[in-house]
Amino acid sequence: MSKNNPQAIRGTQDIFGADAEAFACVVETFERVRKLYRFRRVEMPVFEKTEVFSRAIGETTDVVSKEMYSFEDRGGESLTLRPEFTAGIARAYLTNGWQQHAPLKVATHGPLLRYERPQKGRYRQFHQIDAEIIGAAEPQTDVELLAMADQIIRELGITGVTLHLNTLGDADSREAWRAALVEHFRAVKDELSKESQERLEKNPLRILDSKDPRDRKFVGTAPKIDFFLSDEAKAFFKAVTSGLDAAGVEWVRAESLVRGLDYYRHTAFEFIPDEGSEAAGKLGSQSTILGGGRYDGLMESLGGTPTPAVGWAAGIERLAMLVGDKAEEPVEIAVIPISEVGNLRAIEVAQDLRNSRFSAEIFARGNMKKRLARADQAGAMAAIIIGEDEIASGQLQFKHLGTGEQSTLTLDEASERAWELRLDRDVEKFDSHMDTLEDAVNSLGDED
RNA sequence: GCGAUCGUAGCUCAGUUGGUUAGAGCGCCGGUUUGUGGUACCGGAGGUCGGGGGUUCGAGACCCCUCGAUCGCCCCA
Repeated sequence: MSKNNPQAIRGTQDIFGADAEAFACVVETFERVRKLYRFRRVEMPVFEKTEVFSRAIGETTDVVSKEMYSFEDRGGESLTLRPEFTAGIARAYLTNGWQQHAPLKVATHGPLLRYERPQKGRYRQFHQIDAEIIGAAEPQTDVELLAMADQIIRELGITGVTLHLNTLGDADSREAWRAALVEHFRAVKDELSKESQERLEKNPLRILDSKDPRDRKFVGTAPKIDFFLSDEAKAFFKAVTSGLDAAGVEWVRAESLVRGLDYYRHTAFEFIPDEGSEAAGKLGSQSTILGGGRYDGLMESLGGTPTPAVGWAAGIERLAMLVGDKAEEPVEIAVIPISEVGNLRAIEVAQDLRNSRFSAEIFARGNMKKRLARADQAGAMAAIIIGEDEIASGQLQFKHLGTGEQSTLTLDEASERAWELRLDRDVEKFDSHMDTLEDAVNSLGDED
């Protein structure tokens, strides 16, 4: 922190310890669940030609107009560090002829970069998990995609978060609605907030979720999208909502949810913490945890043939803030050489244990007291102690750190004891898990 | 990009209206019969008080600039 130590770039983070465990937990859960829904893994470049993003996302959006990390490479070409996944995946779909795999379900995760003012839950380099279904126009596609999002959030143990759902209709519906909104707000332009007066030109849909009371006054009476929806668009939305009900995904209608990027059509959604919930408190002023929608127009704006698609992305950091502390796994077996003479034997024993799939660590710093204390602190089930006597006899001291009981064993016997201890521990874990489940069920009964 | 608050040992913080060698807890290292743990006790290392400049006889405390974090706006994951 002091002196001449180099500082990290603003808005970047060095994630470590419990935070890193929570981060990994999110990624692991995502990887596990995405396989249940049979999304295929893809790896994408972290940068693209600038036009990939500017054409896909829209020149006038904040992301493109002021948040991109763009630079010229040595060949004079304008490149941009990815601010999102969707545009790059769409580009890959076109350049690699992935039409042959349509409907294509893909998933990925990794870092994104946006030049923004950092805050809690908001960074210049942040990380997302991302899922897309390309080449499928059916509303069931949206349902499956959302069901997966819902399951990931549930399996992470996150509560107090609800799916907010809206439809923007097809291109014509959206245009007609937009025109009506502009007309509605232009009539009262002078009474709107300064921001919304600007939005009127750039992004009128955004006025709908303004928090300014001056704007809110006119939002209630603003024209509703439902009035402009074509019959097809209505039927599409109805199919999505009834599909979500069938899948058991809870949702609420959010008529003013519009999403910032130009490419959205039909379904638009965000998972948002309920007001006043614990989750909302943990996120600071950030609200959206996961967001996305249908982007049927995107492929065309990149020069491809019209291709329907839906997708979402979720902030790993934001999800990690909600999963609670994840402790690092304790070590199973501590290997303790008593003095330098035990060092080599300790290495042999530790390797043998690791080859048998036990986590093992050698504790060889400080005196005997410190070594055992450290082993204990690391959560070891048992310590294997190796001194001169043991090297002479070819046996080991095996100390159970729970009971303190210690015995002289061969390596094979020690390994066998380790298996028993692991089994005991797992059974115990299972029991306590069952107890908490039972308590939860009982308290549910009390409430009703 | 705009507005506000904050920045003291690895971590969490205390430092009276500016006054002498900047403190605590935890952590770390060593020790309390040199082959044995989670407790207790003793000792030690570690800070030019985010950085730079200024006011003053004197600044961690006051002023300016800068960097960073946090909060609100904008926007978003």
